[in-house]
Amino acid sequence: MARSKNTQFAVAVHVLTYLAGMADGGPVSSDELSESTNVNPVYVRRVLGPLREAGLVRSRPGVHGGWELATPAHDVTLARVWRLLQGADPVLGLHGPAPDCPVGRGIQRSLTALDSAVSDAVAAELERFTVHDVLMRQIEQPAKPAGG
Amino acid sequence: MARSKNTQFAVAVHVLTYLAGMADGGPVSSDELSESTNVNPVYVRRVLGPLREAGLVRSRPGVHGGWELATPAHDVTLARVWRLLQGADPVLGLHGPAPDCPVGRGIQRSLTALDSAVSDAVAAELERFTVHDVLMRQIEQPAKPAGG
DNA sequence: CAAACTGTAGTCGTTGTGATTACGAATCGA
DNA sequence: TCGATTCGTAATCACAACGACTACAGTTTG
Repeated sequence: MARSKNTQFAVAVHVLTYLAGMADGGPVSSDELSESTNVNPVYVRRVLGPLREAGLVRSRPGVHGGWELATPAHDVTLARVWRLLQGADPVLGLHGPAPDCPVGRGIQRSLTALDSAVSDAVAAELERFTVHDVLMRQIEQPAKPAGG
Repeated sequence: MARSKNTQFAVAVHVLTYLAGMADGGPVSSDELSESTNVNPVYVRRVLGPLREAGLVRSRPGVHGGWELATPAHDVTLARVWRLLQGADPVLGLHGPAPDCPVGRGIQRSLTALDSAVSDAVAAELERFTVHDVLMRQIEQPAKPAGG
């Protein structure tokens, strides 16, 4: 697939869910978060940066510092997190640069349009769930064979 | 950074569309295909391998050899191509391995289920189009802002 | 046999990803 | 004020994926 090894979205959702579970336990350090997610604390801070810019989380340095939610978990859709971290990248992988022959360019235009359509489909699916849903395990395996 | 890694799907769709456009012009060499797609001929052959196994294309070595469609273009959905080349890989990136804390494991289970749901959504979207649609430029930019 | 293809293994350079180290700035407690 | 804790961020490193490229064996046509 196009979207290969980037785990930022997964880490972000994991952390947000963890913070939602902690509720009012005060700020959580990136060190503690790194233990739950099994990734490096520096990486946690890097991933959380854009989420803080967007107002989803707060961070505070110092002795009793750390991270906490700045928005209720049921107000944070996964689509929002997705767009913040990976919305710019194409879901399908496009090839190219632009080929020489005009036929090839026409095909590439179609592929670009297709990528937009698929990206929207992904976003629409992620719009259905919030961090609160993840915390409550409300995401079920789809039983349908990808048709509908 | 702009484009994601794996371009096999894009190259495959490009080649299939090209072959569909050639209709009955006889086999097309991977060299000619590589010029339209702007990728290496060896890479073209490697990508086309699975499609041949699935009966979508035929290949013939020798002087007037090359590649041609083995299935009508309007019978080949893009979802089928997708599944052949990249259906196994996750759309979202999962992180891991399994964390130590049980809370983290529960979150990861949710994320795995979420990935299935999103993968199905991608497949469903790609099911709507065929190689023939790409050839006819029937794929339009979606106007909706990704909301249902 | 020679030419034109495919099939496939193998190597190589580039790039993305995340771990890790390092250090400065901010905050709290004594 | 001093020291401990934590964030913010840059720099570097190892690893893996991707795709270009080379090379060569096998197959078909003339």
